[in-house]
Amino acid sequence: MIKITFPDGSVREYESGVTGLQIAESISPRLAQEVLACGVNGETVELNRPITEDAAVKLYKWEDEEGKHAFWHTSAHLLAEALQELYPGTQFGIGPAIENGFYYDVMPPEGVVIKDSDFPTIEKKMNELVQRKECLVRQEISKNDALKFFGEHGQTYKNELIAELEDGHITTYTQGNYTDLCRGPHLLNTAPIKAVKVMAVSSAYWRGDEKRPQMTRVYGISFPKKKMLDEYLQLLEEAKKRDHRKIGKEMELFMFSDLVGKGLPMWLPRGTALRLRLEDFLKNIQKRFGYQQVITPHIGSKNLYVTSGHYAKYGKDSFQPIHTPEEGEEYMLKPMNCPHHCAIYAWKPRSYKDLPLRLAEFGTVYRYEQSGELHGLTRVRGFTQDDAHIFCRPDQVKDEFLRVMDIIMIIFRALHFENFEAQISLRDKVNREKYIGSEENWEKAEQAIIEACEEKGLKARVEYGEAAFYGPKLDFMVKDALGRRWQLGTIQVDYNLPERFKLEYMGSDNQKHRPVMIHRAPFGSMERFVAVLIEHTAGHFPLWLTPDQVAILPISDKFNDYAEQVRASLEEQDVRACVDDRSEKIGRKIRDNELKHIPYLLIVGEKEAAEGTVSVRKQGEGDQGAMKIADFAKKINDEVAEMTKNY
RNA sequence: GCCGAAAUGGCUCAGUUGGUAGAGCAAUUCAUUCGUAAUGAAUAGGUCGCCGGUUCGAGUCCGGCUUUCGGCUCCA
Repeated sequence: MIKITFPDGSVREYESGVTGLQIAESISPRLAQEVLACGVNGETVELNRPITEDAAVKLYKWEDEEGKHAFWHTSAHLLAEALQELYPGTQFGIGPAIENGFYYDVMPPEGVVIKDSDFPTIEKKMNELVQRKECLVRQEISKNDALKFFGEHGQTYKNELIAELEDGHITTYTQGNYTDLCRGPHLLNTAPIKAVKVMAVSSAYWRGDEKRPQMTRVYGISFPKKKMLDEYLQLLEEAKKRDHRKIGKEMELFMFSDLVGKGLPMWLPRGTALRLRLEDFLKNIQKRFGYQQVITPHIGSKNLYVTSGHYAKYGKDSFQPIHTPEEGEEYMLKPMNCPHHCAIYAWKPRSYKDLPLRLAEFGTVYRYEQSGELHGLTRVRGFTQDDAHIFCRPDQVKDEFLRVMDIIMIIFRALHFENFEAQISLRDKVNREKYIGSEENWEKAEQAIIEACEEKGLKARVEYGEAAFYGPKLDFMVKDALGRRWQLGTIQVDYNLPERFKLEYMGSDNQKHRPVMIHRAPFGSMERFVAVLIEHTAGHFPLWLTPDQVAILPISDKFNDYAEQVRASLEEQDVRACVDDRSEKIGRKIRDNELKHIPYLLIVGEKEAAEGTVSVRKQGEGDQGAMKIADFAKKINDEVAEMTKNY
């Protein structure tokens, strides 16, 4: 007999060789039906794997990440099986489960291109295969046998993977006629896969390497119930409605023009109003935190970037130098603000008493992003960073770091970004030649970040190899409507630029010392931040931020004058109001896309004009009755004051 | 940059196997002056992204380019 310990701490005894499925059956038939995989001492395995010694066991259902993972991973095999039947000769790469579903990278046979229009065929084939209720059979195989087997089937990509695996740890899974190299774990058979949908096809480099062949990546998602698929597709539809590109157009916040150039957003009046409000909000916070605002030019001499090291690193992938009539004179559009700020620091001798020196600037920068990377406002070629550089003594780094974290938290709280993730980006553990700066400084900087996070009790994921070339960083990521992660706030420690610019301060010991630089941008960029803000709020911005707080609707043209009076009166009291005076029925104006992003609607007609009132309707909450104009203005201002009192 | 897809009035989209472009909304005008999701009528608005080719004839078929979209790679 062996002892099985469950997550709740309870212990049961079973015969040695018991399987996860049998354990589930012993608990309840319902559980046996729903269980998908099982965790044995932290390792996820199939439900038919015999357990031969005492173990901690967790049974994973659909609700568990591990359960979903096994489900989708099995679905990936099912997809591969379908593709093999539909397109004989297909070579297979890898087919993992991902956050939402799974994909398989394949190399279809010569002349075959998998298109959107083939999705129904693939789905049909997958459903057909599910009907066979094929079991996934796990088999341990020697490296030689594996190479021979996959070689015989012309699976060169699989063989490349096998070549890197250690003999004795190679397993395959077979269902029907399809055998895949795979570590598992999987479902016992494909029968639970009740609904599948091929979502997209795209291409991906083999092993993520630009120089390797491009595979066809087929994305899919599957569910144990048909209804769950429908709900998921519904969710995607909803997410599309929140897309910042769509809402940005509807609300007239920003635009692009082919004539101006791709990736160069232009802020329309309403978008600008929103952005300025965000900038003011941050400026106020920064003032409290001891920042000083500076303004620097949009270009800088090429030498500035040669000095900073950016030219060597990014020169050929940037907007190219601007030439002047003067022979040999070259300027570059600034891709970041740091070198300019370094120049400000170096402008006069600094004492240790001056530090930390915190220079802030809403600096517009230009980066030549690869054309395929451009995406709405989240990835553009010209954007404005809410940048600041803190020059401080080495002993002040952690403290300053913590203060920046405070600012970021204030902002995220104010805008209700509760679902952010923090990521500490450190150097690659092995490959270190791409980083500049001394080992000792890197070590110090990495430690400072880790300690700061610990001190703040911030749970951060540590990613190796994600650091900037000049220093480690702490990034804050927020998800967009489709669950894609975008980096917003960032704090980066930099021992390198002060070195390159030979920045110094006079210490209390009357010796020259090198300051440390902290780059930070709580929003990241105004463009990306507004994009994510739009998707978070679906365009329903908080009252203090929204471009128009109030729309005034005269019930007929007769009351246009009164509506205008109301607008002027509200304006005087700092309420942002617009008049919508088109001579249509009021109901018509409140329909989709027209006024839905304006929090308050004021209806004015005969009664209101006579009494000097407005009839108030709050979106989503309905009618609030008539109010005197001044009372309404006060109500709005009170509401805004209440929202912003902490910042 | 790479793979794939798309591009039709201001917006959202139809447009069959090639035969000189349609709708709804928005706009303008007239009538209506209306109380919380659609008042009626009329008008105007398009070199069908751009360039080339095939054809008697191209929005439609072919090639190139531009931009956008979904991914990959990248992201100071």
